[in-house]
Amino acid sequence: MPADAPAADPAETPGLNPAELGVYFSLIEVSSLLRHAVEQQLREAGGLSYVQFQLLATLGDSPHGSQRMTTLADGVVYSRSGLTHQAGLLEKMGLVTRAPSPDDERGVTLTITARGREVLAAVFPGHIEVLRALFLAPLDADDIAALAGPLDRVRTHMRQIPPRSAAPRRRKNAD
Amino acid sequence: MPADAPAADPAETPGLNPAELGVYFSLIEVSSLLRHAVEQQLREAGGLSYVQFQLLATLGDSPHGSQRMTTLADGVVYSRSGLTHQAGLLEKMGLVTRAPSPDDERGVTLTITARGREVLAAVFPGHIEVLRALFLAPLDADDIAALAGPLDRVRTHMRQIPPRSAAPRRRKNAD
DNA sequence: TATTGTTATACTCTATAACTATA
DNA sequence: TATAGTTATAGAGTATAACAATA
Repeated sequence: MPADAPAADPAETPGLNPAELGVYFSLIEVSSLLRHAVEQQLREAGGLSYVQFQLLATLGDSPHGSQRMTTLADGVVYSRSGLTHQAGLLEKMGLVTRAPSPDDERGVTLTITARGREVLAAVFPGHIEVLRALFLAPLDADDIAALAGPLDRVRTHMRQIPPRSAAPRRRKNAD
Repeated sequence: MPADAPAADPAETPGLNPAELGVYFSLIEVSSLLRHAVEQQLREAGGLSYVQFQLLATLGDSPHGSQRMTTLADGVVYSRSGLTHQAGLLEKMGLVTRAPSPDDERGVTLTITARGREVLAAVFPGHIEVLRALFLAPLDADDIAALAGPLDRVRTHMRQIPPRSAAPRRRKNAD
């Protein structure tokens, strides 16, 4: 058990003003509840977890329905092994195929199957229903517009910071 | 494997306009990355999971540092058994005590300990740092204000809909 | 030597169902 | 009978480290 960190020094960390705190808590609560509801819908409608849905959706929106593992790991999943696991599950379900990448023999390219697209299509309407009912219902066009700018700015900002598949790797002969 | 839902009928589900979709995706990505980063910080700084932090923080903000289990289950955790589990962990860490509720002998009241407050205090500055660096950095006061209204509206809306600890209960002699 | 992906393994969170005790 | 919480159990997601293969 850590907790050996220095105690909080109020002067050292400015703290957040009420507005910032409020936005943070709202964001967490909203996204958490939304995610929970969506996960339930995805599970019932298509037997998909959220990550699996994200993977399928990403593939579905990609040029040939394909993406390299690392690309997917960076965008959707946290760890490589986690992605391997999920890719295996999706493959077993017949929603995805795995093949060596054409240009790089080391690489593996994931491709969504016709069945995968079917499941995606079967799941999507309900997905949107949940979004509407839970998230969009109390918002008008102006609200959406008001959210879009800042959220997008944060997203862009976040993307610049962490190269997610970069750090975790460790060489064998670490000094 | 389900997936026996009817295929998507574009006419049946209007779909989302690009602005709505964009906001949704941004929200998911932002909250997901933010949560991931925060979880890591909490783990390193205080050996806490996010749920545990939420529980402690909720207790810390409560009248006597106390809350009933059900209240906590509704607000923070999804299932009762999940909360029992987390409460047990926090108790084992010495961050929380469990005692029968004064007014209702069936109830259990969770109370944060001095040690719990210490951990909370030890963890908080880093928590805020992460928030600043990842989430607040690219936002100015106007952005915060722009986010606050809509997000709060959604939160209020969501809270009205689901009584989280209500549905899951099932009687023994179901007909 | 560096990178890509897989394997083995383990840990945490969460959930369902059955159960006890109090209202 | 209904509600509060616990227990037992199981399943899913994620991560770390070691490994194989290609660049």
